[in-house]
Amino acid sequence: MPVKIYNTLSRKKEELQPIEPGHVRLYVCGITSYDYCHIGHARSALAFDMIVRYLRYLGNKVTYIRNFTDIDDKIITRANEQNTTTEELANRFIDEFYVDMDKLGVDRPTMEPKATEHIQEMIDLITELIEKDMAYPAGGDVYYSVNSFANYGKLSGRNLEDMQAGARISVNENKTNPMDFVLWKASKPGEPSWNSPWGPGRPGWHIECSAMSRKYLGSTFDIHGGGQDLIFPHHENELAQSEGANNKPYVKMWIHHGFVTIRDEKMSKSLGNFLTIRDILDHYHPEVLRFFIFSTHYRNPLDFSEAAMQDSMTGLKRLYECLAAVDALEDNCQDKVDSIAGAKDIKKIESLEENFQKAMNNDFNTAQAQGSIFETVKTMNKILRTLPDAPSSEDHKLLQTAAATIKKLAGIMGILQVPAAVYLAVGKAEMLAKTDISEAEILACIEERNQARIDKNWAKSDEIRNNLLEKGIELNDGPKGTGWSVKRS
RNA sequence: GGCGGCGUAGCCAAGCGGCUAAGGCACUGGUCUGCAAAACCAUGAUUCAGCGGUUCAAAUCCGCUCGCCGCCUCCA
Repeated sequence: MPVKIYNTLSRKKEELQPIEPGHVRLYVCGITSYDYCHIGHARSALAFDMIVRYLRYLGNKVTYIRNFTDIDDKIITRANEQNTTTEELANRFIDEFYVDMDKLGVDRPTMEPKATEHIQEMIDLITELIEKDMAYPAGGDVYYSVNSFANYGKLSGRNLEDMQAGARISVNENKTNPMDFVLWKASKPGEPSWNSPWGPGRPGWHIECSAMSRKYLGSTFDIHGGGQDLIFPHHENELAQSEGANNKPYVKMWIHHGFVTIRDEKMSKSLGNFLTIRDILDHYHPEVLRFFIFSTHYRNPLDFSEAAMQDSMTGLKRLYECLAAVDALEDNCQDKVDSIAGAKDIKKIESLEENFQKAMNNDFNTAQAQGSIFETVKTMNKILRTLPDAPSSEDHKLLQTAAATIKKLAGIMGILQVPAAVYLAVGKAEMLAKTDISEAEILACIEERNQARIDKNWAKSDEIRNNLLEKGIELNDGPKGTGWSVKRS
Protein backbone atom coordinates (compact mmCIF):
# COMPACT_ATOMS: atom_id res chain seq x y z
CA MET A 1 0.00 0.00 0.00
CA PRO A 2 1.60 3.23 -1.12
CA VAL A 3 1.87 6.35 1.01
CA LYS A 4 -0.07 9.25 -0.42
CA ILE A 5 1.03 12.73 0.44
CA TYR A 6 -0.57 16.07 -0.28
CA ASN A 7 1.89 17.96 -2.43
CA THR A 8 1.62 21.75 -2.20
CA LEU A 9 3.19 22.06 -5.64
CA SER A 10 0.51 20.03 -7.44
CA ARG A 11 -2.23 20.67 -4.87
CA LYS A 12 -3.07 17.01 -5.01
CA LYS A 13 -2.34 13.89 -3.05
CA GLU A 14 0.38 11.91 -4.77
CA GLU A 15 2.05 8.60 -4.16
CA LEU A 16 5.43 8.86 -2.55
CA GLN A 17 7.98 7.37 -4.92
CA PRO A 18 11.45 8.10 -3.64
CA ILE A 19 14.02 8.91 -6.29
CA GLU A 20 16.12 6.13 -4.83
CA PRO A 21 13.67 3.36 -3.96
CA GLY A 22 13.59 2.71 -0.23
CA HIS A 23 15.48 5.87 0.62
CA VAL A 24 13.58 9.06 1.32
CA ARG A 25 15.47 12.34 1.37
CA LEU A 26 13.76 15.04 3.40
CA TYR A 27 14.65 18.64 4.13
CA VAL A 28 12.72 20.67 6.69
CA CYS A 29 13.09 24.33 7.55
CA GLY A 30 13.96 24.58 11.18
CA ILE A 31 13.95 27.49 13.54
CA THR A 32 15.49 30.91 13.46
CA SER A 33 17.29 30.77 16.73
CA TYR A 34 16.74 33.90 18.82
CA ASP A 35 14.07 33.01 21.35
CA TYR A 36 12.33 30.16 23.10
CA CYS A 37 10.17 27.97 20.87
CA HIS A 38 6.40 28.10 21.00
CA ILE A 39 3.81 25.40 20.39
CA GLY A 40 3.80 26.16 16.71
CA HIS A 41 7.43 25.14 16.53
CA ALA A 42 6.51 22.05 18.50
CA ARG A 43 3.87 21.16 15.97
CA SER A 44 6.37 21.45 13.16
CA ALA A 45 9.00 19.35 14.87
CA LEU A 46 6.45 16.78 15.94
CA ALA A 47 4.76 16.54 12.57
CA PHE A 48 8.00 15.75 10.79
CA ASP A 49 9.15 13.51 13.62
CA MET A 50 5.99 11.49 13.07
CA ILE A 51 6.43 11.46 9.30
CA VAL A 52 10.02 10.25 9.57
CA ARG A 53 9.09 7.60 12.11
CA TYR A 54 6.28 6.33 9.93
CA LEU A 55 8.40 6.17 6.80
CA ARG A 56 11.05 4.27 8.74
CA TYR A 57 8.43 1.95 10.22
CA LEU A 58 7.50 1.09 6.62
CA GLY A 59 11.08 0.07 6.05
CA ASN A 60 12.48 3.12 4.32
CA LYS A 61 15.80 4.65 5.00
CA VAL A 62 15.20 8.32 5.70
CA THR A 63 17.82 11.02 5.46
CA TYR A 64 16.33 13.91 7.35
CA ILE A 65 17.96 17.33 7.29
CA ARG A 66 16.67 20.19 9.41
CA ASN A 67 18.57 23.46 9.44
CA PHE A 68 19.13 26.18 11.98
CA THR A 69 18.99 29.76 10.79
CA ASP A 70 21.61 31.30 13.02
CA ILE A 71 22.12 34.63 11.27
CA ASP A 72 19.44 37.10 10.23
CA ASP A 73 17.99 40.53 11.08
CA LYS A 74 16.04 39.39 14.10
CA ILE A 75 19.06 37.65 15.57
CA ILE A 76 21.19 40.75 15.07
CA THR A 77 18.56 42.99 16.66
CA ARG A 78 18.04 40.67 19.60
CA ALA A 79 21.76 40.21 20.15
CA ASN A 80 22.22 43.97 20.26
CA GLU A 81 19.39 44.28 22.75
CA GLN A 82 21.00 41.70 24.95
CA ASN A 83 24.46 43.09 24.50
CA THR A 84 25.79 39.84 23.15
CA THR A 85 26.99 38.41 19.86
CA THR A 86 24.72 36.80 17.30
CA GLU A 87 26.72 33.63 17.68
CA GLU A 88 26.25 33.43 21.44
CA LEU A 89 22.55 34.25 21.18
CA ALA A 90 21.89 31.75 18.40
CA ASN A 91 23.79 28.98 20.12
CA ARG A 92 22.10 29.66 23.42
CA PHE A 93 18.66 29.25 21.87
CA ILE A 94 19.74 26.21 19.92
CA ASP A 95 20.62 24.67 23.26
CA GLU A 96 17.24 25.70 24.63
CA PHE A 97 15.60 24.23 21.55
CA TYR A 98 17.25 20.90 22.29
CA VAL A 99 16.02 21.04 25.87
CA ASP A 100 12.46 21.33 24.56
CA MET A 101 12.93 18.73 21.83
CA ASP A 102 14.40 16.24 24.25
CA LYS A 103 11.51 16.71 26.64
CA LEU A 104 9.11 16.11 23.79
CA GLY A 105 11.07 13.03 22.79
CA VAL A 106 11.72 14.30 19.27
CA ASP A 107 14.27 12.18 17.44
CA ARG A 108 17.28 14.06 16.14
CA PRO A 109 17.39 14.55 12.38
CA THR A 110 20.20 12.93 10.44
CA MET A 111 21.94 16.27 10.23
CA GLU A 112 21.27 19.79 11.47
CA PRO A 113 23.34 22.20 9.46
CA LYS A 114 23.71 25.83 10.48
CA ALA A 115 23.63 28.68 8.00
CA THR A 116 26.82 30.27 9.29
CA GLU A 117 28.72 27.05 8.68
CA HIS A 118 27.81 27.06 4.98
CA ILE A 119 28.75 30.54 3.86
CA GLN A 120 31.06 29.24 1.15
CA GLU A 121 28.38 26.97 -0.32
CA MET A 122 26.03 29.94 -0.46
CA ILE A 123 28.63 32.15 -2.11
CA ASP A 124 29.21 29.43 -4.69
CA LEU A 125 25.53 29.19 -5.44
CA ILE A 126 25.12 32.95 -5.73
CA THR A 127 28.13 33.06 -8.06
CA GLU A 128 26.50 30.46 -10.29
CA LEU A 129 23.31 32.49 -10.44
CA ILE A 130 25.21 35.64 -11.35
CA GLU A 131 27.06 33.76 -14.07
CA LYS A 132 23.76 32.60 -15.46
CA ASP A 133 22.46 36.14 -15.40
CA MET A 134 19.79 35.24 -12.88
CA ALA A 135 21.20 37.43 -10.18
CA TYR A 136 22.95 40.78 -10.10
CA PRO A 137 25.11 42.64 -7.59
CA ALA A 138 23.98 46.13 -6.65
CA GLY A 139 25.37 48.38 -3.97
CA GLY A 140 27.11 45.56 -2.14
CA ASP A 141 23.96 43.44 -2.18
CA VAL A 142 23.16 40.67 -4.60
CA TYR A 143 19.61 40.20 -5.83
CA TYR A 144 17.82 37.39 -7.53
CA SER A 145 16.08 38.51 -10.67
CA VAL A 146 12.60 37.01 -10.57
CA ASN A 147 12.05 37.79 -14.24
CA SER A 148 14.85 35.40 -15.13
CA PHE A 149 12.88 32.45 -13.82
CA ALA A 150 9.87 31.68 -15.94
CA ASN A 151 8.20 29.55 -13.31
CA TYR A 152 8.42 32.06 -10.52
CA GLY A 153 5.25 31.72 -8.45
CA LYS A 154 4.47 28.10 -9.31
CA LEU A 155 4.65 26.83 -5.75
CA SER A 156 2.48 29.47 -4.13
CA GLY A 157 0.17 29.86 -7.12
CA ARG A 158 0.92 33.49 -7.71
CA ASN A 159 2.10 35.47 -10.65
CA LEU A 160 4.29 38.50 -10.68
CA GLU A 161 1.67 40.88 -12.04
CA ASP A 162 -0.82 40.12 -9.27
CA MET A 163 1.79 40.44 -6.61
CA GLN A 164 3.02 43.76 -7.82
CA ALA A 165 -0.52 45.06 -8.02
CA GLY A 166 -1.06 44.65 -4.32
CA ALA A 167 2.54 45.12 -3.40
CA ARG A 168 3.36 46.01 0.14
CA ILE A 169 6.99 46.08 -0.68
CA SER A 170 9.24 48.84 0.46
CA VAL A 171 10.95 50.63 -2.37
CA ASN A 172 14.52 49.60 -2.77
CA GLU A 173 16.48 51.55 -5.31
CA ASN A 174 18.97 48.77 -5.80
CA LYS A 175 16.37 46.40 -7.19
CA THR A 176 15.60 46.13 -10.85
CA ASN A 177 12.21 44.63 -10.12
CA PRO A 178 10.52 45.29 -6.75
CA MET A 179 9.87 41.54 -6.39
CA ASP A 180 13.56 40.68 -6.65
CA PHE A 181 14.85 39.33 -3.38
CA VAL A 182 18.19 39.51 -1.70
CA LEU A 183 20.71 36.69 -1.93
CA TRP A 184 23.53 38.53 -0.23
CA LYS A 185 23.25 41.52 2.03
CA ALA A 186 26.03 44.04 2.49
CA SER A 187 26.73 44.43 6.17
CA LYS A 188 26.40 47.67 8.03
CA PRO A 189 29.18 48.69 10.38
CA GLY A 190 29.19 46.61 13.53
CA GLU A 191 27.14 43.79 12.03
CA PRO A 192 28.53 40.30 11.69
CA SER A 193 29.93 39.80 8.23
CA TRP A 194 31.74 37.40 5.95
CA ASN A 195 33.97 38.21 3.03
CA SER A 196 32.57 37.67 -0.40
CA PRO A 197 33.27 38.64 -4.01
CA TRP A 198 30.74 41.46 -3.46
CA GLY A 199 32.31 42.77 -0.31
CA PRO A 200 31.65 42.01 3.36
CA GLY A 201 28.14 40.88 4.06
CA ARG A 202 25.86 38.09 5.09
CA PRO A 203 23.53 35.72 3.30
CA GLY A 204 19.88 36.43 2.62
CA TRP A 205 17.40 34.15 4.29
CA HIS A 206 16.41 31.87 1.44
CA ILE A 207 19.79 30.99 0.04
CA GLU A 208 20.87 28.89 3.01
CA CYS A 209 18.28 26.20 2.38
CA SER A 210 19.10 26.00 -1.31
CA ALA A 211 22.79 25.65 -0.53
CA MET A 212 22.52 23.20 2.35
CA SER A 213 19.91 20.96 0.79
CA ARG A 214 22.02 20.68 -2.36
CA LYS A 215 25.07 19.82 -0.34
CA TYR A 216 23.42 17.10 1.74
CA LEU A 217 20.60 15.82 -0.45
CA GLY A 218 21.56 16.69 -4.00
CA SER A 219 20.03 18.96 -6.62
CA THR A 220 16.74 17.09 -6.62
CA PHE A 221 15.33 15.38 -3.57
CA ASP A 222 12.08 13.85 -2.42
CA ILE A 223 10.37 16.00 0.18
CA HIS A 224 10.76 19.51 1.46
CA GLY A 225 8.72 20.55 4.47
CA GLY A 226 7.82 23.46 6.66
CA GLY A 227 4.95 25.55 7.96
CA GLN A 228 2.32 26.94 5.63
CA ASP A 229 3.63 30.45 6.21
CA LEU A 230 6.87 29.47 4.49
CA ILE A 231 5.24 28.74 1.15
CA PHE A 232 5.64 32.35 0.19
CA PRO A 233 8.12 33.89 -0.02
CA HIS A 234 10.63 31.50 1.50
CA HIS A 235 9.98 28.29 -0.38
CA GLU A 236 9.01 30.04 -3.58
CA ASN A 237 12.35 31.83 -3.55
CA GLU A 238 14.28 28.73 -2.60
CA LEU A 239 12.75 26.92 -5.52
CA ALA A 240 13.63 29.77 -7.89
CA GLN A 241 17.23 29.82 -6.67
CA SER A 242 17.76 26.09 -6.81
CA GLU A 243 16.07 25.41 -10.12
CA GLY A 244 17.68 28.49 -11.55
CA ALA A 245 21.13 27.34 -10.58
CA ASN A 246 20.77 23.60 -11.07
CA ASN A 247 18.43 23.43 -14.07
CA LYS A 248 16.74 20.49 -12.43
CA PRO A 249 13.50 20.06 -10.52
CA TYR A 250 14.28 21.06 -6.94
CA VAL A 251 11.87 18.99 -4.91
CA LYS A 252 9.36 16.30 -5.81
CA MET A 253 6.91 16.93 -2.99
CA TRP A 254 6.31 19.87 -0.69
CA ILE A 255 4.69 19.23 2.67
CA HIS A 256 3.31 22.19 4.60
CA HIS A 257 1.65 21.86 7.96
CA GLY A 258 -1.03 24.12 9.45
CA PHE A 259 -0.73 26.57 12.30
CA VAL A 260 -1.48 26.35 15.93
CA THR A 261 -4.12 28.93 16.74
CA ILE A 262 -5.49 30.40 19.91
CA ARG A 263 -9.14 31.39 19.81
CA ASP A 264 -8.89 30.71 16.08
CA GLU A 265 -6.13 33.22 15.48
CA LYS A 266 -2.66 32.31 14.39
CA MET A 267 -0.24 32.14 17.25
CA SER A 268 2.43 34.70 16.62
CA LYS A 269 4.85 36.91 18.37
CA SER A 270 3.38 40.09 16.95
CA LEU A 271 -0.06 39.24 18.33
CA GLY A 272 1.54 38.25 21.62
CA ASN A 273 -0.72 35.21 21.86
CA PHE A 274 1.93 32.54 21.84
CA LEU A 275 2.73 29.95 24.44
CA THR A 276 6.17 28.46 24.68
CA ILE A 277 6.78 24.75 24.73
CA ARG A 278 8.04 25.01 28.26
CA ASP A 279 4.90 26.90 29.36
CA ILE A 280 2.92 23.87 28.26
CA LEU A 281 5.31 21.27 29.57
CA ASP A 282 5.16 22.90 33.00
CA HIS A 283 1.52 21.88 33.13
CA TYR A 284 1.21 18.82 30.96
CA HIS A 285 3.05 15.62 30.26
CA PRO A 286 4.85 15.77 26.90
CA GLU A 287 2.71 12.91 25.64
CA VAL A 288 -0.41 14.96 26.31
CA LEU A 289 0.91 17.64 23.99
CA ARG A 290 1.79 15.01 21.40
CA PHE A 291 -1.63 13.41 21.72
CA PHE A 292 -3.24 16.82 21.28
CA ILE A 293 -1.17 17.73 18.25
CA PHE A 294 -1.85 14.43 16.52
CA SER A 295 -5.58 14.55 17.23
CA THR A 296 -5.95 16.80 14.19
CA HIS A 297 -4.59 16.24 10.70
CA TYR A 298 -1.31 18.06 10.24
CA ARG A 299 -2.55 20.35 7.49
CA ASN A 300 -5.55 21.67 9.41
CA PRO A 301 -5.38 24.48 11.91
CA LEU A 302 -5.13 23.30 15.48
CA ASP A 303 -6.79 25.46 18.08
CA PHE A 304 -5.09 25.42 21.42
CA SER A 305 -7.13 25.71 24.60
CA GLU A 306 -6.95 24.45 28.15
CA ALA A 307 -10.16 22.52 27.52
CA ALA A 308 -8.65 20.78 24.51
CA MET A 309 -5.57 19.87 26.55
CA GLN A 310 -7.77 18.48 29.33
CA ASP A 311 -9.62 16.37 26.76
CA SER A 312 -6.33 15.07 25.44
CA MET A 313 -5.21 14.26 28.94
CA THR A 314 -8.41 12.31 29.59
CA GLY A 315 -8.17 10.47 26.30
CA LEU A 316 -4.55 9.52 26.80
CA LYS A 317 -5.31 8.31 30.31
CA ARG A 318 -8.03 6.07 28.93
CA LEU A 319 -5.49 4.42 26.67
CA TYR A 320 -3.02 3.99 29.49
CA GLU A 321 -5.68 2.54 31.79
CA CYS A 322 -6.26 -0.22 29.28
CA LEU A 323 -2.56 -0.97 28.91
CA ALA A 324 -2.19 -0.98 32.69
CA ALA A 325 -5.04 -3.45 32.99
CA VAL A 326 -3.33 -5.78 30.53
CA ASP A 327 -0.02 -5.39 32.35
CA ALA A 328 -1.75 -6.22 35.62
CA LEU A 329 -3.06 -9.52 34.26
CA GLU A 330 -1.70 -12.31 36.35
CA ASP A 331 0.10 -15.12 34.71
CA ASN A 332 -2.33 -17.80 35.74
CA CYS A 333 -4.01 -18.70 32.52
CA GLN A 334 -5.49 -22.06 31.88
CA ASP A 335 -5.56 -23.91 28.63
CA LYS A 336 -8.81 -25.66 29.43
CA VAL A 337 -10.82 -22.52 30.04
CA ASP A 338 -12.94 -21.34 27.14
CA SER A 339 -11.90 -18.19 25.39
CA ILE A 340 -14.10 -15.17 25.93
CA ALA A 341 -13.11 -13.19 22.89
CA GLY A 342 -15.53 -13.73 20.05
CA ALA A 343 -14.49 -14.07 16.44
CA LYS A 344 -15.59 -10.49 15.82
CA ASP A 345 -13.49 -9.17 18.68
CA ILE A 346 -10.45 -11.07 17.51
CA LYS A 347 -10.90 -9.81 14.00
CA LYS A 348 -11.27 -6.27 15.21
CA ILE A 349 -8.13 -6.46 17.30
CA GLU A 350 -6.16 -8.12 14.56
CA SER A 351 -7.13 -5.48 12.02
CA LEU A 352 -5.60 -2.68 14.07
CA GLU A 353 -2.29 -2.49 12.29
CA GLU A 354 -3.93 -2.59 8.89
CA ASN A 355 -6.38 0.18 9.81
CA PHE A 356 -3.62 2.22 11.31
CA GLN A 357 -1.55 1.95 8.15
CA LYS A 358 -4.53 2.79 6.02
CA ALA A 359 -5.00 6.00 7.97
CA MET A 360 -1.32 6.91 7.91
CA ASN A 361 -0.93 6.11 4.24
CA ASN A 362 -3.60 8.68 3.57
CA ASP A 363 -1.40 11.73 4.01
CA PHE A 364 -0.39 10.80 7.56
CA ASN A 365 -3.88 10.95 9.00
CA THR A 366 -2.97 10.68 12.67
CA ALA A 367 -6.46 11.68 13.79
CA GLN A 368 -7.87 8.61 12.11
CA ALA A 369 -4.97 6.50 13.31
CA GLN A 370 -5.74 7.50 16.88
CA GLY A 371 -9.32 6.45 16.25
CA SER A 372 -8.20 2.96 15.27
CA ILE A 373 -6.31 2.68 18.55
CA PHE A 374 -9.35 3.75 20.56
CA GLU A 375 -11.50 1.22 18.77
CA THR A 376 -9.09 -1.52 19.67
CA VAL A 377 -8.97 -0.38 23.27
CA LYS A 378 -12.73 -0.50 23.45
CA THR A 379 -12.73 -4.10 22.30
CA MET A 380 -9.95 -4.97 24.72
CA ASN A 381 -11.82 -3.37 27.61
CA LYS A 382 -14.89 -5.39 26.73
CA ILE A 383 -12.85 -8.56 26.95
CA LEU A 384 -11.05 -7.43 30.08
CA ARG A 385 -14.21 -6.77 32.03
CA THR A 386 -15.59 -10.25 31.50
CA LEU A 387 -12.29 -12.03 31.92
CA PRO A 388 -12.32 -14.64 34.70
CA ASP A 389 -9.64 -14.62 37.39
CA ALA A 390 -7.87 -17.41 35.60
CA PRO A 391 -8.30 -16.49 31.95
CA SER A 392 -7.72 -18.72 29.00
CA SER A 393 -4.24 -18.49 27.60
CA GLU A 394 -5.71 -17.55 24.24
CA ASP A 395 -7.39 -14.46 25.65
CA HIS A 396 -4.33 -13.60 27.65
CA LYS A 397 -2.15 -13.79 24.62
CA LEU A 398 -4.60 -11.88 22.47
CA LEU A 399 -4.64 -9.00 24.92
CA GLN A 400 -0.91 -8.91 25.36
CA THR A 401 -0.29 -8.99 21.65
CA ALA A 402 -2.83 -6.22 21.15
CA ALA A 403 -1.17 -4.10 23.83
CA ALA A 404 2.22 -4.61 22.23
CA THR A 405 0.88 -3.63 18.82
CA ILE A 406 -0.76 -0.53 20.25
CA LYS A 407 2.49 0.53 21.89
CA LYS A 408 4.43 -0.04 18.68
CA LEU A 409 2.04 1.96 16.52
CA ALA A 410 1.46 4.69 19.08
CA GLY A 411 5.22 5.07 19.18
CA ILE A 412 5.09 6.55 15.69
CA MET A 413 3.21 9.43 17.26
CA GLY A 414 5.41 9.21 20.33
CA ILE A 415 2.62 8.37 22.72
CA LEU A 416 2.13 5.42 25.10
CA GLN A 417 5.89 5.06 25.41
CA VAL A 418 5.99 5.13 29.20
CA PRO A 419 5.15 1.95 31.14
CA ALA A 420 1.43 2.37 31.86
CA ALA A 421 1.72 1.94 35.62
CA VAL A 422 4.51 4.50 35.71
CA TYR A 423 2.57 7.03 33.65
CA LEU A 424 -0.47 6.71 35.85
CA ALA A 425 1.56 6.80 39.07
CA VAL A 426 3.68 9.75 38.03
CA GLY A 427 0.59 11.70 37.04
CA LYS A 428 -0.85 10.96 40.44
CA ALA A 429 2.30 11.99 42.27
CA GLU A 430 2.54 15.24 40.34
CA MET A 431 -1.03 16.06 41.11
CA LEU A 432 -0.56 15.15 44.75
CA ALA A 433 2.32 17.61 44.96
CA LYS A 434 -0.13 20.38 44.11
CA THR A 435 -2.32 19.58 47.11
CA ASP A 436 -1.42 20.26 50.72
CA ILE A 437 -1.77 16.71 51.94
CA SER A 438 0.71 13.84 51.95
CA GLU A 439 0.16 10.27 50.90
CA ALA A 440 0.77 9.10 54.48
CA GLU A 441 -2.02 11.33 55.75
CA ILE A 442 -4.34 10.06 53.07
CA LEU A 443 -3.57 6.46 53.92
CA ALA A 444 -4.17 7.14 57.61
CA CYS A 445 -7.56 8.62 56.79
CA ILE A 446 -8.40 5.64 54.63
CA GLU A 447 -7.52 3.27 57.43
CA GLU A 448 -9.64 5.19 59.89
CA ARG A 449 -12.51 5.23 57.46
CA ASN A 450 -12.25 1.55 56.70
CA GLN A 451 -12.66 0.81 60.40
CA ALA A 452 -15.75 3.01 60.38
CA ARG A 453 -17.03 1.11 57.40
CA ILE A 454 -16.48 -2.21 59.11
CA ASP A 455 -18.49 -0.77 61.99
CA LYS A 456 -21.07 0.35 59.46
CA ASN A 457 -20.66 3.85 60.79
CA TRP A 458 -21.58 5.48 57.48
CA ALA A 459 -21.81 8.96 58.91
CA LYS A 460 -18.22 8.90 60.05
CA SER A 461 -17.09 7.17 56.88
CA ASP A 462 -18.69 9.81 54.72
CA GLU A 463 -17.33 12.60 56.88
CA ILE A 464 -13.78 11.38 56.35
CA ARG A 465 -14.38 11.00 52.66
CA ASN A 466 -15.80 14.51 52.41
CA ASN A 467 -12.93 15.98 54.36
CA LEU A 468 -10.48 14.44 51.94
CA LEU A 469 -12.53 15.61 49.02
CA GLU A 470 -12.24 19.18 50.25
CA LYS A 471 -8.50 18.76 50.08
CA GLY A 472 -8.83 17.48 46.54
CA ILE A 473 -8.56 13.77 47.25
CA GLU A 474 -11.14 11.36 45.91
CA LEU A 475 -11.60 7.89 47.32
CA ASN A 476 -12.77 4.83 45.51
CA ASP A 477 -13.84 1.62 47.17
CA GLY A 478 -13.17 -1.43 45.10
CA PRO A 479 -12.94 -5.17 45.54
CA LYS A 480 -9.24 -4.88 46.28
CA GLY A 481 -9.63 -2.19 48.92
CA THR A 482 -9.86 1.55 48.89
CA GLY A 483 -7.82 3.57 46.46
CA TRP A 484 -7.40 7.30 46.07
CA SER A 485 -6.80 9.82 43.39
CA VAL A 486 -6.37 13.55 43.11
CA LYS A 487 -9.47 15.33 41.92
CA ARG A 488 -9.00 17.46 38.89
CA SER A 489 -9.70 21.09 39.66
C1' G B 1 -7.60 43.36 -4.44
C1' G B 2 -4.78 38.38 -5.71
C1' C B 3 -3.98 33.29 -4.03
C1' G B 4 -5.21 29.21 -0.65
C1' G B 5 -8.02 26.72 3.11
C1' C B 6 -12.16 25.73 6.30
C1' G B 7 -17.68 25.31 7.78
C1' U B 8 -19.76 17.40 9.78
C1' A B 9 -23.77 15.85 16.67
C1' G B 10 -23.13 20.29 22.90
C1' C B 11 -17.52 20.69 21.99
C1' C B 12 -13.11 18.52 19.28
C1' A B 13 -12.41 15.63 14.89
C1' A B 14 -12.09 11.64 10.69
C1' G B 15 -14.48 10.44 6.21
C1' C B 16 -13.23 13.48 0.06
C1' G B 17 -18.34 9.57 -5.37
C1' G B 18 -21.61 3.82 -3.38
C1' C B 19 -20.94 -0.73 2.94
C1' U B 20 -24.82 1.23 9.44
C1' A B 21 -21.36 9.30 8.56
C1' A B 22 -14.79 6.66 12.48
C1' G B 23 -12.90 8.16 17.08
C1' G B 24 -12.34 11.44 21.50
C1' C B 25 -14.47 14.75 25.31
C1' A B 26 -19.12 16.09 27.67
C1' C B 27 -24.31 14.52 28.79
C1' U B 28 -27.65 10.47 30.06
C1' G B 29 -28.57 5.20 31.46
C1' G B 30 -26.22 0.69 33.39
C1' U B 31 -22.28 -2.46 35.99
C1' C B 32 -19.51 -1.80 40.55
C1' U B 33 -20.45 0.43 45.68
C1' G B 34 -23.29 0.78 52.26
C1' C B 35 -24.11 5.33 49.34
C1' A B 36 -20.73 7.74 46.16
C1' A B 37 -16.49 8.60 43.14
C1' A B 38 -13.14 6.53 39.60
C1' A B 39 -13.06 2.85 35.88
C1' C B 40 -15.69 0.08 32.34
C1' C B 41 -20.12 -0.87 29.16
C1' A B 42 -24.30 1.30 26.38
C1' U B 43 -26.56 5.46 24.01
C1' G B 44 -26.57 10.36 20.08
C1' A B 45 -26.26 13.22 13.29
C1' U B 46 -32.50 10.18 8.13
C1' U B 47 -27.91 14.12 8.14
C1' C B 48 -22.79 16.85 6.75
C1' A B 49 -23.33 26.12 6.51
C1' G B 50 -27.40 27.52 2.65
C1' C B 51 -29.30 27.18 -2.36
C1' G B 52 -29.00 25.10 -7.14
C1' G B 53 -26.57 21.55 -10.68
C1' U B 54 -23.86 16.87 -12.50
C1' U B 55 -24.68 11.48 -11.49
C1' C B 56 -28.17 5.36 -11.22
C1' A B 57 -25.71 7.23 -6.57
C1' A B 58 -22.84 13.38 -3.18
C1' A B 59 -20.94 15.27 3.25
C1' U B 60 -17.73 13.89 -0.80
C1' C B 61 -17.69 16.64 -7.89
C1' C B 62 -19.37 21.69 -10.17
C1' G B 63 -21.61 26.77 -9.57
C1' C B 64 -23.47 30.60 -6.56
C1' U B 65 -24.51 32.75 -1.56
C1' C B 66 -23.29 33.32 3.64
C1' G B 67 -19.68 32.89 7.68
C1' C B 68 -14.60 32.04 9.54
C1' C B 69 -9.26 31.72 8.84
C1' G B 70 -4.35 31.98 6.53
C1' C B 71 -0.62 33.89 2.92
C1' C B 72 0.66 38.20 -0.18
C1' U B 73 6.04 41.98 5.40
C1' C B 74 9.51 38.53 9.66
C1' C B 75 7.00 34.02 10.98
C1' A B 76 6.41 26.84 12.29
